[in-house]
Amino acid sequence: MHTEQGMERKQQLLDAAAVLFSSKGYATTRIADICAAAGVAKGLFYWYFPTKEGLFAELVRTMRTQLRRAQAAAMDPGAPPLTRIRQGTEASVIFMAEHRSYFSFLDVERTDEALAGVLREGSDVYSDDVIKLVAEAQHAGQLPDGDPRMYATGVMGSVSSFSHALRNGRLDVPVYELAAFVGDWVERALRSDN
Amino acid sequence: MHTEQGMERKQQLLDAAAVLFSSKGYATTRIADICAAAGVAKGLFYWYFPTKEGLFAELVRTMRTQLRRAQAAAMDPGAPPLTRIRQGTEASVIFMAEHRSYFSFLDVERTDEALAGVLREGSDVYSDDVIKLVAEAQHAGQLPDGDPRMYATGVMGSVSSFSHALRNGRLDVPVYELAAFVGDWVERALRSDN
Amino acid sequence: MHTEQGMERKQQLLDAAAVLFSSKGYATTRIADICAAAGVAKGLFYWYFPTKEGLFAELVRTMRTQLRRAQAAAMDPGAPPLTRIRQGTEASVIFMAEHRSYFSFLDVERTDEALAGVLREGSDVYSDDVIKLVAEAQHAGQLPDGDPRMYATGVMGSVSSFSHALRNGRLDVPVYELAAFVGDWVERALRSDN
Amino acid sequence: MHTEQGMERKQQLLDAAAVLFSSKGYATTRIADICAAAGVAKGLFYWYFPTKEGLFAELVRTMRTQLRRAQAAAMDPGAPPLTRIRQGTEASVIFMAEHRSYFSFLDVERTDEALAGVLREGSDVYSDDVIKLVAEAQHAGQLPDGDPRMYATGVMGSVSSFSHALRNGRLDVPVYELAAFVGDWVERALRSDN
DNA sequence: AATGAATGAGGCTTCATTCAT
DNA sequence: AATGAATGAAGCCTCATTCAT
Repeated sequence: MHTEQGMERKQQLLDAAAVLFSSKGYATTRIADICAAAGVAKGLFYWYFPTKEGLFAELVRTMRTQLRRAQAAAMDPGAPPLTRIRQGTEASVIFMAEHRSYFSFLDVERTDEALAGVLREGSDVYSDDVIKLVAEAQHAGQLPDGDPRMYATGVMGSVSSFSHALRNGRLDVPVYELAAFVGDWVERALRSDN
Repeated sequence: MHTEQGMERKQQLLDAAAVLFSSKGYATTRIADICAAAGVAKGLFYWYFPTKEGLFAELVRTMRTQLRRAQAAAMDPGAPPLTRIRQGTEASVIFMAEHRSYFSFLDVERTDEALAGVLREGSDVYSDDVIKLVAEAQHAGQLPDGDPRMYATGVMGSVSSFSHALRNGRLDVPVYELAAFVGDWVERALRSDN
Repeated sequence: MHTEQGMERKQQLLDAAAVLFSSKGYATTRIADICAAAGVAKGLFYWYFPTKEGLFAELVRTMRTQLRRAQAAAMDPGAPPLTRIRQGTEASVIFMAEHRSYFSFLDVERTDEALAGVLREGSDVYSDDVIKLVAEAQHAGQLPDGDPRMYATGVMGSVSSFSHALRNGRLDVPVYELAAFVGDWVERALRSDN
Repeated sequence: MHTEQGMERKQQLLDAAAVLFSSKGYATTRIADICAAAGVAKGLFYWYFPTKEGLFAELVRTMRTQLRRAQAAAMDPGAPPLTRIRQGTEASVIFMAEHRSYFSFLDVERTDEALAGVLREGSDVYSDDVIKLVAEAQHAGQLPDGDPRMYATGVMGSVSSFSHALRNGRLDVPVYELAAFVGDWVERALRSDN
């Protein structure tokens, strides 16, 4: 649909938007800001995106896809459930750290239903995975019984909380160290032997 | 400053705003909406609040104060650090559940610096407490060494993640059960003996 | 819905819009122009009208209603069909002359379907009347046979053509004289006896 | 100035514009629409026309010229004035029917002065002819006295009203039949013998 | 205290036009 | 001749805030 050069321009806009959204929020960020940051005229925005909301949706979808890919790549299909959870957790922390600006508004924006829809729209894919893994682990006796969704909530919440803190500068650790810490944290919280 | 009746009116507005902010977000909620929901004319808003931002600040401050109070009340001064963390954690979950609409936008809004400031402005009080407790616990050998802020992040993140999930309807548990679960979760995650 | 004063303001806006639409056209007239002409701030427009299109629709509907009323008042229920046609014709010319600015854009604007719809939406009421009268007259042998819609088109076209010419300043006659002329013109064009 | 192929391209654009103008109006039709309809890229428009207004003017002028030619060809120089009026009338109806899309916006657009100017700019040539013919007829005693411009207005208004109705689909007659009807209609309306 | 009308800055979006290729 | 990307002025509309009553 767009030439190679065009894709670059588009990416410039996406990047600029991500940075601005994450620092000022979706509502507060003006299209004029995005264009200025990308160094193009205001009108060009609409050559690449149908609306402000359209850009937002694309941003969210793209990152969600890439995150899922990173998670999948990290999870060893042959490994036991707890291990896989840990692998996914660490991969998530790392990926989110590497794309800070893109994630700092994902779990954040709460506005009109349209945006909320986009945010929701695929958010349970990974969630379902984790729930399944938890159930497996319970089956294998590695986890105490109980609603798997509770454990899954804990796992995913840990990822986003630590990532959030990292982005906010409240934590000051090398990424890989943080990932390991979160992995440990989750593993301990899950483990039943105590 | 305001008569008794006036305080009621004001509270109506605060409540309405909380509900709307939490469902549509600060930016998307119009003052007209708030007034309509509270059943008063638009002009009256400014009799009670200096500005939209002013209302927001008041909302945040009030709830923060009350939350802190609930936490303090729950934490037994004589108890060992891990116990106190658990007490604070459970109290937080319960309080947030009882004031869902007030909290669903607290950890959420990211907009112009003014709002961000309000959100930040006292957020580390509890955070500092937790950090201190963690340090104590480490001192007492109940926790492995390491940056106390990391553990504190885990604790507070758990509270907000589970609360968030509860508000979103992704969890369907009685509040007290959830609180206990989060207490357990955090305790396991913290405990070093393994 | 609006106080008496409010109705006045609204009327000011309607009047201003009519004048501007008729001189510059709907598309070229800016809401800012209308407000300036009415002496109010731009924002107030939306207190009285939902959109620019809404104002247009109201304008059209109001005038159409009044025109129909004027026509009905002029047509003697007991008179023979040709006479009634003549009466309606003259009344129309007079009414349109007295509300020049309102009618100069009625038969004129051709834009997006929304507007076109409003313009169409009741335009056949009078048209149907005329068709019926023509048929009656044919029945009474006062008119040659043939599709009544053709004659009706001639009648209504005459009204609007002469009115149009008057508005454009291409004609320079007292209104009542013009009305009589159009009445004669239509009567001759209809009469079969020759 | 343009190669043969170029003239074709240009004509494609003119045709497309005529159709669009007549269905959506000048203001609502975007240059992008015209180019899309003509199957060329947007940028090419400006190779053939200086501006949107320029295209409009060309459209109007071309058609006006051709219409005048058709009228002239139909009017027998030796015939009496009333006959010539009738001939011109019928020729006009036919020509306009054959170029519907080109005429449906001629008597219609009311926008900024520039366009209005183009529309006016030669519109009185035929008008003057008719006025002259009317005067002649009056002189010959075939018409009652009175301002010739009034009769001329009736004549020309009839042409455009019936043509308009035909274009709008409100009439459903073969073109030649309609032309004859309009000829009769005008002749009756003009004739004084009654 | 309370109302609802009034204001005006500013945002999103459209679109004629220009430009580099 | 032709393309499609790029520009920027300008329009419609929203909404926080103020004002007269």
